Amino acid sequence: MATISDVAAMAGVSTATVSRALNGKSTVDPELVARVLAAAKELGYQPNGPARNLRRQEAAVLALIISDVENPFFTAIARGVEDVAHTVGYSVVLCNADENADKERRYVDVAIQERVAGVIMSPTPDVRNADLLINRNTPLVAVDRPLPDRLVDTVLVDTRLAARQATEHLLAKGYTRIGCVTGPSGVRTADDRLSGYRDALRAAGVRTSPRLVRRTEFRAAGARKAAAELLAHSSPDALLVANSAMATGVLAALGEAGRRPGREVGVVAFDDVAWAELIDPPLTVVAQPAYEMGTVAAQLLLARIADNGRAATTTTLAARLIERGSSHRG
Amino acid sequence: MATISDVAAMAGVSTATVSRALNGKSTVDPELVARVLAAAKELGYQPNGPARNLRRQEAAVLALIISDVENPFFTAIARGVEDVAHTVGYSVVLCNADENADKERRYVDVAIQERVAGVIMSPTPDVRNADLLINRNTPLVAVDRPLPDRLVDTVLVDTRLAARQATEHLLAKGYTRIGCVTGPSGVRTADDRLSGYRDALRAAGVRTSPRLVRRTEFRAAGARKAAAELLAHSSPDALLVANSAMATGVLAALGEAGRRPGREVGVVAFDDVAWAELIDPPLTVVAQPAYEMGTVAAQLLLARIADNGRAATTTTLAARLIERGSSHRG
DNA sequence: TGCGGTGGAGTAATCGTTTACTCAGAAACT
DNA sequence: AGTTTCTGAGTAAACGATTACTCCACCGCA
Repeated sequence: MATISDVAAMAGVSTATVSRALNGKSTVDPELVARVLAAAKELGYQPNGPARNLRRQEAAVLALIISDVENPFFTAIARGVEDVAHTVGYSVVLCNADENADKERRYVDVAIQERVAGVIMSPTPDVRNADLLINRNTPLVAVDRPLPDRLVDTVLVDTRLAARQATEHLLAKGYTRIGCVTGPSGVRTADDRLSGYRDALRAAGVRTSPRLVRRTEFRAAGARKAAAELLAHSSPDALLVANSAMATGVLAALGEAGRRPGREVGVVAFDDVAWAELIDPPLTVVAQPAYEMGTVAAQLLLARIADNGRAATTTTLAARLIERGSSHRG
Repeated sequence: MATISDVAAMAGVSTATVSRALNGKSTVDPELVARVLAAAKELGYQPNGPARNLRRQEAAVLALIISDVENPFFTAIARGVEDVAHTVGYSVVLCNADENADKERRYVDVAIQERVAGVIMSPTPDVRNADLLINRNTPLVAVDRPLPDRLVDTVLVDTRLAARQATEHLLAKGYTRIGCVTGPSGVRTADDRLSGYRDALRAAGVRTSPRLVRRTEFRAAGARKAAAELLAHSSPDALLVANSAMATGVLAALGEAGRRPGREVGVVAFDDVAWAELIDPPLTVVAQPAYEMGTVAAQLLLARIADNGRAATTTTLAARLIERGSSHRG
């Protein structure tokens, strides 16, 4: 593979001049620039990234470590990050931690070893992984979930309030025995959604009961089983569901139990998905501004890369309830 | 950040010994190994990836360039690739080319510059990007779509046959004016699905008509418009839809036109998705073995990294028709 | 005791860039 | 003209690992 020396030899200049011509850092005789460019093209020269990064002590690459590539919420974040990063010449590598602290650890190690310019992550409950980055002063932004007691730029959705509003909406529509299917304990979004749900019930003077709450991983299978149990033993008349994958499980369980969403059991789920309007009745959802979370996170990260001394900020975005048929008795 | 020299100094040995102790390439006195390990841990030493890659002339990283992160088909492939790569110590970086030759080009450049060990890609119609890799002998596997006239390992689904069988299924169920909504011309999977559709009609002696075919990007919006037009002007009694994003658009158009899937307009779509069973009637789909495509592609790539001289192979996997209510008149 | 062989550790070259430093020549002064 | 300033290009020293090569000490054998 052609190196900078090959280009220099072909253009009849020094490697320093090639480097300067290609990077435009300092002025070079236009005549020489032309010769260098011609030689580089002729040889199909591509700079050696590792060598460049070794010398520069930084790569124009951001790492984005997300919890689940198969969750549309996180892929939308990824798009937001990419779109911003690309406009300023950074590449984004997407790493799928799969809600698994070991995989997350592995990707954090890769990010450190490859000396990426910065990291955006939706952290697992195991804070030690993020601490690895924090201790090295690697620019870091937490997205979707905060890092407790760590001074780190953070982009969140006010998911507790959103859960409260969703629950209040169900109460307003006349549902009284409202259940909640949320994610694992320790995952902040799961905890917050449960808190918001309880906030609404308490404010309305409705007794909350642990028998109406189920916690499981953020996937369809667990949610299906959880919903089936709730339906069998606790006769809820509505369910608040913490994400879209879980929603498919819950809806499947309703179908099996022969219970119609909306009319018989109200359903509100987090995350607006393409199919929400296709089912009958259409699914009422809490739409999170995922793409925007990605763009904001990327901007924060770029700002921190430019100035690691700036104070850490927390940006909280609002979610939006989209009322559809699954939460109406009519 | 701690370097290998720091570790060497603390352990009282040379950098060579540290390297050997850490990589286990050659035998080192267990006593020294212990000292080195202790020092490395104490200093939180993480090897400098760029320096290592520069010297080794290769990184233990695979690049996976996919057409659309928001398409579950591709994220399932990504999981397959990751699962295989991780078992042998490779990391996978996921790049979203977004069906866009420019973005693809950009990621190909990054892959070349970072000297990744190999690349798996679902190529856009612009073959020049893949040629960049081929010309440099970068190990490469094409997935989902072939690279015409290039000797490259390839993993495909027999999508033409699958489209034919799906169409035959619709014919067998008594639908006669079958339309097709497929992807852009030049994208092989889109072309093949159209060909399979025509194969089935011809074999059944049904006249094919361009008025029953629409081509658009592989997304919901275009498909929705296309389906609306077909319904308004060509009165199809069934539709074959080339992927799941398009299926949401088609189903929305059917809803707007007040036409019920199955009973009035039969629908078969490519890709089995979680919500296929939730809609009414449930969606008949062509399930592609996406995860398996990913595992096979990763295995081929690893084999080629180990021996770049091996002959190129093409693996074709079968898709499976899953009959549900949307293709039954009853 | 002397000698070849061997295992294990250190020395230093190397990978391909970027960039601090140097230097020659031209331009702009006095 | 002589001196200073400036511009632009070349020289060579990093960056931090891996590894070919060297060397020392020790072992076994005659």
